[in-house]
Amino acid sequence: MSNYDDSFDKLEELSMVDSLVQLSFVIQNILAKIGTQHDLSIIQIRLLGILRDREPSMLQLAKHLGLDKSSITGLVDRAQRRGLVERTVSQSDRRGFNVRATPAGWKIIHEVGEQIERQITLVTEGLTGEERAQLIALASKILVTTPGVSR
Amino acid sequence: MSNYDDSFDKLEELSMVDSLVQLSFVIQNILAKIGTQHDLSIIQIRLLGILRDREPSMLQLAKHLGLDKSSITGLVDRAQRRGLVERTVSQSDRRGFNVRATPAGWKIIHEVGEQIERQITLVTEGLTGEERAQLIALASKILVTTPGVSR
DNA sequence: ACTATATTGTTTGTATTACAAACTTTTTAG
DNA sequence: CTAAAAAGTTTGTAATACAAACAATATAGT
Repeated sequence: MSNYDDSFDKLEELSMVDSLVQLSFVIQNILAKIGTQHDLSIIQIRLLGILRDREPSMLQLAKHLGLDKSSITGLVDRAQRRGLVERTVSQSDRRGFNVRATPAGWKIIHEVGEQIERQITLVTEGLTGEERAQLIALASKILVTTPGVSR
Repeated sequence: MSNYDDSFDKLEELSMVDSLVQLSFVIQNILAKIGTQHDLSIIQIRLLGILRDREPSMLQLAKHLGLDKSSITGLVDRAQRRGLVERTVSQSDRRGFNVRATPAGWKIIHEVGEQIERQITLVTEGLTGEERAQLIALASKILVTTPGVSR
């Protein structure tokens, strides 16, 4: 009877599958909506999120994002065209680039981050402090025991 | 310091935002991977999921999925071309169709559903029965207080 | 040093997804 | 009975994603 659907009719007696799947859609929709406000897709948000504390090569980006390397070219191209990231030539390997956020990229990911923070907080507003702590603990427990998500 | 990234480095001290965002990516990756095995995208899984207990019109589908009606045409077209769904003319409104799963569609969504069930169960395997119940309760609490996700 | 192989990233071609605006057909309202 | 609304489709555009082929550089083996 599970739904694989973020429709919000009849929430009675959710199974583990339903509750997690629907919750994931709620979160993803938050990310998508905030992204839209900044003309960013979820994948672009993830790209910028990675670049907050790294300057990875194209290949490392591909691994981080779980995409083929050929997908990264266009992703970075578009972000670069918008002035959000830049390629810097690697001095150790003249084939490769490192990708890093520009100041404009930093600015936008900072804003997006704050909005995500606010929206997620809003969504969990109905929980008590204890419940929130429980949720973090449970999610973390799942995450640590979950083998690498991006392959 | 949150990541908006499903990379699995340093899980120490996750915030609410991080834990929920990363958890959502874990779930979405499960859906995507299982979909890939059946040559289905997440949106196609959702389409078939909806059709398990409904025969909506194109417009109702658009609302359920949170997409523009023009996006539904192609989505249904492709599923129909694969023999997974069919359009049935509405007798009440000669402009409209109802979309329903074919036996092949039922079969595939059933299989996909079982796999999703198994994978999600696997991911929550580290939790005790009580923790599982807690997680369902917490997710449900969030879901009921979250206003319509698909507009 | 030199050749063979591997690696990094781009290009090309294809398919899906998604939207917006314009359009067709049918329905409903006045 | 005509004007407006509604249901879907079409058209055009863009982003996303992959796979295979390719260019340039790096590395290994001899």
